[in-house]
Amino acid sequence: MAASSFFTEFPHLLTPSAPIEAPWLSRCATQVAPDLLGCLLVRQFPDGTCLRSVIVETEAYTPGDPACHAYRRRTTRNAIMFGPAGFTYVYLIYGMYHCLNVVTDVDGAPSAVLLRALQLETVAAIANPRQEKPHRVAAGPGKLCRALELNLSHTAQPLQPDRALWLEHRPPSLDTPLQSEAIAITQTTRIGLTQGADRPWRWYISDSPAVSRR
DNA sequence: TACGGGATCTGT
DNA sequence: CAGATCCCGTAA
Repeated sequence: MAASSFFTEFPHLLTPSAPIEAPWLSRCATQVAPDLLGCLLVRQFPDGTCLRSVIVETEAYTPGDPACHAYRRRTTRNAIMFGPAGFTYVYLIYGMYHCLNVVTDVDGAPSAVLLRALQLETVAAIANPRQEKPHRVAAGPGKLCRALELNLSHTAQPLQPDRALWLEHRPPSLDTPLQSEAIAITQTTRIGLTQGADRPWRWYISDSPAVSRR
């Protein structure tokens, strides 16, 4: 299967790939965010079933970034961002949606990557009451957490295999130089911000139908 | 203790 | 384009 069709078509039959470890995430969020495109997010539900998905849209939030929740100071909510990489940062937005971040960079550098959209391997395993098109079910940070049933109990959790959430590297079939060239990435400014809106720190897989917005 | 803003989504 | 809905940071 060509790399391009992998992202434009429904990614059935995703197979396990090598887990992403903390050191790989211990880089600047603006480096990690585009690197996470094409990687897999695995959700293990309380009953033990796993749902795999392809990360297709991300945003970076860094130290010194006025849009970053850790911009002002360390608080109870953002404390996890100040620690080492490899943990989740989940927060409640507008009283009804949650957003999932991956903590990045070294200990003491508060930063994270917001996961904005996923292409799920299958929607048969999750509730889809609105009968949405499968590739739109996780198209947006709030919808993503709704689909994966993530809430505040999932913040500050380590991203490790056999936990509630973990990351895996791009499938080997996509990791060769030739095929990676087929993964066109678009870089734009971030969505919905009142501060720091000028920084071009949003990335998405250009031809993915699961991207939240163009 | 009180107040109000917010990295969203949906239907009109 | 307005409304839903609530945690938490900030000020008092």
